[in-house]
Amino acid sequence: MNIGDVANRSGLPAKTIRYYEDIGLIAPQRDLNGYRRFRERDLHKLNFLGRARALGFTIEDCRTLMALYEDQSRASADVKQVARDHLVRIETKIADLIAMRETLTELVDACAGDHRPDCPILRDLGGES
Amino acid sequence: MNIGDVANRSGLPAKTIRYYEDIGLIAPQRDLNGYRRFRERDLHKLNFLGRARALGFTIEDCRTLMALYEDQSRASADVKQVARDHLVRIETKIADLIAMRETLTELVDACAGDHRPDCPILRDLGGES
DNA sequence: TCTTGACCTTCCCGTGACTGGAACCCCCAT
DNA sequence: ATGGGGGTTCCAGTCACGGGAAGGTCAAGA
Repeated sequence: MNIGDVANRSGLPAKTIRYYEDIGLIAPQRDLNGYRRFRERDLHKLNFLGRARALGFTIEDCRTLMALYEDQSRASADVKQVARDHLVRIETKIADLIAMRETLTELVDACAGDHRPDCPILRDLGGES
Repeated sequence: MNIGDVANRSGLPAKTIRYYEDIGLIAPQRDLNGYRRFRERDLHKLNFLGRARALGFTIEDCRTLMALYEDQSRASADVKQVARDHLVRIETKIADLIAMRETLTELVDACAGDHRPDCPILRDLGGES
């Protein structure tokens, strides 16, 4: 398979796949013409990476998870720890965003949104609330 | 006021304040020795920026909002539109993160997290679910 | 056989919103 | 004179790619 084929089959852009090779996440072979040659195992790894990234894991998390994936003697506790740490980060982000949403919703609701200049949103940002 | 003073009073790092000057969000005067000299008006702007950033507005949004803030003949509708657009972005992010959280929570809950190698998290990422 | 067009390669720059650090200047107190 | 705590500029790095240039390769059609 060439890079276009794995791009299609994995859903990842070719650019991303080259980048993953650059940073050592995958190591496809090369044809005589210099083209990358991907095998099923490479595709499998790319799918793994795509799913992990879709769950929001960082690239470094992915590196760790892939190493654990390939390590037959891993302890599931190690995997769980990585996932749980990530979950904490996500929950923090959600909380932050929900706080923003609340404030913003209040401000938007309080704003007339007409042709007049008076605006609670700007009043709040300006510290005149 | 020197940069350290406004940094203290606004809560923004000096680096950030210099950056805001770089990109044209503020324009403090200069003393003869080259030091930035901030006035109350600059501090006010920095507080505005700090609050807007804390609500997740992008720098470009901040630029727009500051312009509207300074424009006495603005229409509150313009401000409201910026805020509403931002609210939509936030809600999209929240939805994405909640979806991630759900999947991750399921996986974490399903993982024994002991010394054994068997792990539903890795099974899922590997596409063997 | 030649050409076209799709594919592949590397390389470099840009993104957003800063942060870290180097190298240097300025001012006040001792 | 010196030391320390300000300030200044400029450059590089962050994260995870994406855009685009310049050029090599391959299969199909005229």
